[in-house]
Amino acid sequence: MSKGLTSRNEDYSQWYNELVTKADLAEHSAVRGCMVIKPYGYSIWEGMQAFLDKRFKETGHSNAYFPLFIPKSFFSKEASHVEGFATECAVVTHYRLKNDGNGNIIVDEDAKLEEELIVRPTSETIIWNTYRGWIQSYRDLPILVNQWSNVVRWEMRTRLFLRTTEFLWQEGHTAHATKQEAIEETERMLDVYADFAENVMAVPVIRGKKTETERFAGALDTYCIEALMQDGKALQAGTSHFLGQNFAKAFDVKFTNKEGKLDHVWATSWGVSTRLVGALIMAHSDDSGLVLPPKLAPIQVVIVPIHRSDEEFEKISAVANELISKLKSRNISVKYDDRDTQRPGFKFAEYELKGVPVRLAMGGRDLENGTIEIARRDTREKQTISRENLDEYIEKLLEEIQLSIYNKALNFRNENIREANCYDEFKQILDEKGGFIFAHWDGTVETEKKIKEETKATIRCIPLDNKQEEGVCIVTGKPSTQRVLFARAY
RNA sequence: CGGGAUGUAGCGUAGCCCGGUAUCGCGCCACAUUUGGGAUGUGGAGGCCGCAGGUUCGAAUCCUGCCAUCCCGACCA
Repeated sequence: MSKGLTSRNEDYSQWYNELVTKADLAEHSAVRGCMVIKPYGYSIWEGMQAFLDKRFKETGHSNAYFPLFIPKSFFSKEASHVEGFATECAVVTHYRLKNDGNGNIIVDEDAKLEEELIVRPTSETIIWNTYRGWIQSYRDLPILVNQWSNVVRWEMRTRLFLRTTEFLWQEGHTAHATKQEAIEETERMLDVYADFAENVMAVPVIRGKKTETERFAGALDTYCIEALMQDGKALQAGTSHFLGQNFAKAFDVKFTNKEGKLDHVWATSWGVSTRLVGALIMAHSDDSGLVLPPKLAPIQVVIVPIHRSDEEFEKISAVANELISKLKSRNISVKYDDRDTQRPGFKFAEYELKGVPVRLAMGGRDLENGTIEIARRDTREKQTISRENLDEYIEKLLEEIQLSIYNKALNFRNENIREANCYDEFKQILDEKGGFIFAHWDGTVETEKKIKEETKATIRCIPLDNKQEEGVCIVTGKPSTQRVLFARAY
């Protein structure tokens, strides 16, 4: 364990990279752009999966699994979809290797595939090709399926968790008899994501719709949740797409409706990825390391014994073990760090780096006084308290920490939403403060593009509950009926 | 994919210009003393100098190619 972390003020990017590796979440692999997710990082993802999977099932969905490979021809069937993904696809062209006689293993050119296979960047095409066989009547609908999988997108520039060539995610793909039902599903799942982000990850988000430019390739509407990171940049944390009948038409998926007429099926898709781990890190952590919300912390409580003799250690352990069983019966995950290979100070620093929400330390003094030292990671407050009803106290404290982390992020987010009434003010806010900016926009692709080129800011979304107000576009001066949300983003 | 930088022990580095198989710190191992915020001492182990070629009697060092990482751009739901 190395000392010291670059501070956020010094270099936010470097702070993030160091934190991910030093807290043992992930590391770069031998393959360009691909990461190894280490056990501690993976357990955070598992925690996210558990919460989301439960919510998906509560909202009527079932898990299934579709192939990693997609025949190339499937991609050409939905025009805007292929356009959106064509430039970042990994392609399998051969299925065999051979020895070239000089001891080198080479691709066997005789084993060329008739049709190339695309490593899925997303699964709409293979899934809708499959759904054709599943749907004949309105009685077969809706289909509410989710898949947990890996996907590959050949990105030019990658960053651990935030953008990797291969990443883990879930993708929901649903089929419906009516437009209305599909739109309701799209919005329902956006709410699931928003609720998860705020109540589990403790990250406040803004729900909205993407503009035409930022929309998913093949969607009629893309809904999203947008979060704000500590450096003032926005991060798209989840998307839910209303796909209309685009994929049903492309893959000829029709059904007979109640009136006996043939119609194309309505679709949605929605997903979140391991990028959420990156969001979690960037939203809460500080210069001492990770700050994890209790609901996602792999270890919620750590107990560090401090002893001068074996006898003292035995006594401390007896008290600790009793506490551990009480905490476990309250479903609190607890680790007793009885390693005698590291000193207490080392352990304190290590658990701070790893973001364990509550740390307990018990030594000879506490043993005599019936006390224990309790330290919370988020505020770094430390106090010595009585051990009476400690399990109950800790349970409440964990809830308080969860809430407190959320409120801190919420305050930060709210303090960093500003309104700009002219282009100069807009640019000034971007350069001096960052954050979200509400500004009037004339609704054209040209203006959106111009702003992006000149300032690197994009329209993150048009918030769902957006206030309607008369105004003029900050760039063209044309009339506008509402402000939209801009930011520089990851 | 374009511009820039970097790659030497697990990590961080010196050496490179001016060729002679490698410096220091942290970490690691052993023992002792320690243990309420990243311990101290003594001894020890650890290196295909990113990879592959080339030049040379000899390459970490010079040349070519490749790979990876970081920064800036382009790209990106």
